[in-house]
Amino acid sequence: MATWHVPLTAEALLNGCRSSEELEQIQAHMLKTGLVLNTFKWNTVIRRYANSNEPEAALILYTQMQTQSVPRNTHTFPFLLKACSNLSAFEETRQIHGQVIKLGFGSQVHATNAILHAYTSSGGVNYGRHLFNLSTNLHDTVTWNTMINGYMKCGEIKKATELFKMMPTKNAISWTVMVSGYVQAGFDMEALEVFQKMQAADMKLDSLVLTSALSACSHLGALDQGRWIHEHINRSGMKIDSMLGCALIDMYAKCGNMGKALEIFEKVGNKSVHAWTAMIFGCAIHGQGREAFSWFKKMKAEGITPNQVTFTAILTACSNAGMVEEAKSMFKSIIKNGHEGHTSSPTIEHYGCMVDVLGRAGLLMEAIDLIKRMPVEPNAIIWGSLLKSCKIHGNLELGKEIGKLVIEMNPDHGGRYIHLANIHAAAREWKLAAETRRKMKAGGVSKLPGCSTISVNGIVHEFVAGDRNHPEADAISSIWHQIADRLKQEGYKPVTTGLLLDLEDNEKETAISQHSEKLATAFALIHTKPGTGIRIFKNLRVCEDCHAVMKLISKIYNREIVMRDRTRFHCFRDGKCSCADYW
DNA sequence: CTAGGGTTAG
Repeated sequence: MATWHVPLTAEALLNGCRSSEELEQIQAHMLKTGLVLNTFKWNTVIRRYANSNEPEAALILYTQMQTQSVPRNTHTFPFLLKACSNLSAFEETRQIHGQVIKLGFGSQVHATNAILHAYTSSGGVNYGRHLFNLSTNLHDTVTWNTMINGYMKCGEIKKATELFKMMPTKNAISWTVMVSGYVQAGFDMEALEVFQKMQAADMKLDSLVLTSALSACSHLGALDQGRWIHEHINRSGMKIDSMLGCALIDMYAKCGNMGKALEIFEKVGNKSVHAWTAMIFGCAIHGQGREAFSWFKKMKAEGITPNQVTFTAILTACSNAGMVEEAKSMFKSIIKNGHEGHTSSPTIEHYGCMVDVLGRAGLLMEAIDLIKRMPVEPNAIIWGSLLKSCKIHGNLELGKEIGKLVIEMNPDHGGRYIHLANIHAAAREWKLAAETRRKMKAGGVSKLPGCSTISVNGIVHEFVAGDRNHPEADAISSIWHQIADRLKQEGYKPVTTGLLLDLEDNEKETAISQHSEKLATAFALIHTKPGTGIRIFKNLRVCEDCHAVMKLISKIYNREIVMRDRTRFHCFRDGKCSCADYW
């Protein structure tokens, strides 16, 4: 320790090392030959590793630094804590926190913020909050942002919102944390509200916050908002990089404008696998199976490696287009290539997609067989998909069994009870159907009400199933009677299989003629010019009866109706649907 | 030197 020899060889050795084994060898070598680095050099090498794909090495280096009694300074810890954050290393964070205090750096705001970040990203958000409460005199904007983001990332949305309101000075990052946090938690409306307030607060919008806001628009089908963002991007001369491009492609695809999605896709340079996947998924939800495969081929030809999500997208495309054979061979190729390190072996999502493909094609036994052969436990989503297939293909016995199982697995999910009740009803087992509904109520579980939105002259109108409180409820009701008459002239009979006979009074109100998409369509027929297209967004899947009605309306009233339901687009034209009844 | 972004089966 007497001489501060700075041996370039030692530093060069450390910088060039590729694995933690090599690192330990180098450390041993340094000890043996007495090579010493000064604090500055140590910090540099630790930083290099903290940001590399092997952050463990930073922690190993720190241990060596301690054993060699190299003095540590304020710059040592942020790098180390960065490594802890990247590794989600909670125990190490606690130890380093202790040392920071012992060495007297605990009152520095940078150190505090780095520890806070490490805690919140390693599952120790409550330790983080404790530190946050203890250090109120140090708080700067970064401290607040880190704490709020930490809450958001672990799903504590309420606490994040609370702190955001209390926060004295907000910068653009504070707002971005809220927008992206809400989007990741599935609160897309809230995300757009915060995004609006951010603009009202005169904050500059950069590509990071716009990416998140676009994602919210995708989920909500908010085309107008999404378009506004796109215009804002063009107006401000912002460069559309691969990330922002991906968000735009996804927004246009999920809002029904594949042409525009393609236009952006072609303009974006340096396309990431995400951008390609967004495009493939866009084809999938539009039922364009062939196109999905064609993009997949082009992507591979450009040397882009598909990831797990890409395969999910392509299998979804198969599912929506009824391409059973293609799905099977794609699934085989996932298994085969998994062993070559090309991609990983099938995930539970891939199995889920395959079960959906087989089930919807009516191959229920084959689907069950696949579930039995799965290397991981099937989840409620997989059984739920099969349950719906049983309902579609009239296998009521199997449906009843699976229905019971799914409710056990997922007792808080209202939709599961409804499915089982409907299957009982289809089997004319009225008592069992009613009992299922009673169980649901007794458990305090409620069904998500069906809700459709439609944009007329730039104003979004919302319709809830059975809702009579709409200002134009009477007009809608009377036009619906006219529509129903014309439908019947065309031979329409309401599809009531699965409708319960012993409905309670208030539930009768929500019977099929009151489904939200029918209300929205009636409203559109009143308020739009003949021949104009109708675009409807529904939060649940369209029911069989509404699907049949939409087809007829498109023919009788000569309207193109584009409807996005929970999982895909239906384009009704001239009595037919783009989904070819494959739902 | 510490804080923020995109694609995911029903």
